[in-house]
Amino acid sequence: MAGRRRHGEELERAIHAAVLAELEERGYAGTTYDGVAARARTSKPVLYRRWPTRAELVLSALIARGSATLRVPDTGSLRDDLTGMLRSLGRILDGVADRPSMLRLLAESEASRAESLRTLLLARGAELLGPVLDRARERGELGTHPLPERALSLPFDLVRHEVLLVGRADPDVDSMVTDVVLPLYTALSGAPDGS
Amino acid sequence: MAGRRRHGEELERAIHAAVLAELEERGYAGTTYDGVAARARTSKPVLYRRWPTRAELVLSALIARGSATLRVPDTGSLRDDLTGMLRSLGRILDGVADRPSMLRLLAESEASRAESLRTLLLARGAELLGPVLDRARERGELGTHPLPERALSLPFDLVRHEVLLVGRADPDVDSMVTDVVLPLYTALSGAPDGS
DNA sequence: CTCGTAAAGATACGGTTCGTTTCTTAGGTC
DNA sequence: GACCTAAGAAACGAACCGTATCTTTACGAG
Repeated sequence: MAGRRRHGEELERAIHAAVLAELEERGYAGTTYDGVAARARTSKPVLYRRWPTRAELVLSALIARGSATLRVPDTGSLRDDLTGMLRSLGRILDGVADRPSMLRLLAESEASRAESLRTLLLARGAELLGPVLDRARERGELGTHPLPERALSLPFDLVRHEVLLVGRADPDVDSMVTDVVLPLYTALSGAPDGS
Repeated sequence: MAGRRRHGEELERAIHAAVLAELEERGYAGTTYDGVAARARTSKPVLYRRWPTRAELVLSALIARGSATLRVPDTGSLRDDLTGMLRSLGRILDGVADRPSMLRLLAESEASRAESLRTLLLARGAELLGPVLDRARERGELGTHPLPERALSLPFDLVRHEVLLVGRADPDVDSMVTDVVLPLYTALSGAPDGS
């Protein structure tokens, strides 16, 4: 019936847009091949040729949309920098998709997609911590001992845990920073100020 | 055809057993009302009358089985006590069900079932930490300052994050204890030994 | 023991989603 | 202009869903 027929980039962009729209409206559970095909005005075989499972289809669309970048503030205080970063992460995690969708996507994603998922969950946030800590050291807020990997990823792990597992869309970042991260970093780095 | 007809307790035990068996064999995604009804030798209406959703049905069976109790060791060393508890938690989390099933159950569970889920995920593990810390204080491994709630739940949160979100069935408990929990507890409690 | 009733259990239904197959036809390539 | 890959349409059998209908069993009140 309809005349022209889309290919390559153009087609995939339309499909991705349809997936995101369905995801928004119906959630992961309600996002079906039939529904996506209809909305993108294409057909199921076109989808199946590219993405063998719903998880891959949805993941592909989410990745294509591009992950938001973590805000790395420079407030002049380690506490405020950390608080800012973690709040930013919380908003990002909450913004990718609703929690049930995220959990189910995680449940159905193959291990081979680990890297894509890590991108999605901002697991690399810890890498952005370096400059923040360097500035804190220059200000004398921290000592000079290097922090172990586990300590660096800790604040981000806590936010992920709180948003995705506990289900708190607005995690209590203050208690994380005050009760855990700051005391730990101070102790581990060989704090200049004992108290 | 068959003569006798089960009721109440007896019937529900049979259903729960069937759910657990299906869950074991096919995972959450493959556990259907049809399948459970067939295996329990009953019918779908019997299931739907009791549990309106798959999540409630499965959760009910898991809760009924009873959650394993966390091992609280007394080794004479805070490090070893913590390590033992966390390894125990890791095994329990890994043993409730496979990761995809756990995540999907979480995804589909209503907020109203939060308490049951907390039981399932051993969120109350932090409460068992009290005696362990008391003993450590008596031995002089920790100072006398009380630890904030966030710090108490921290080790358990880390294990849950690692097992369920990162997907490591055997989490790296050593680095958690060495790089995070011990230094933090020492610092927060007003460590008697500075180093 | 009798009878009323609540629940078990069997069956069948219409509907949706799944994943695949078949076939036609448009569009990019040489 | 001919070729060939892939888009798109349509239809399929199967599985699962959630519900409705109807019969039959077990329990309990009297």
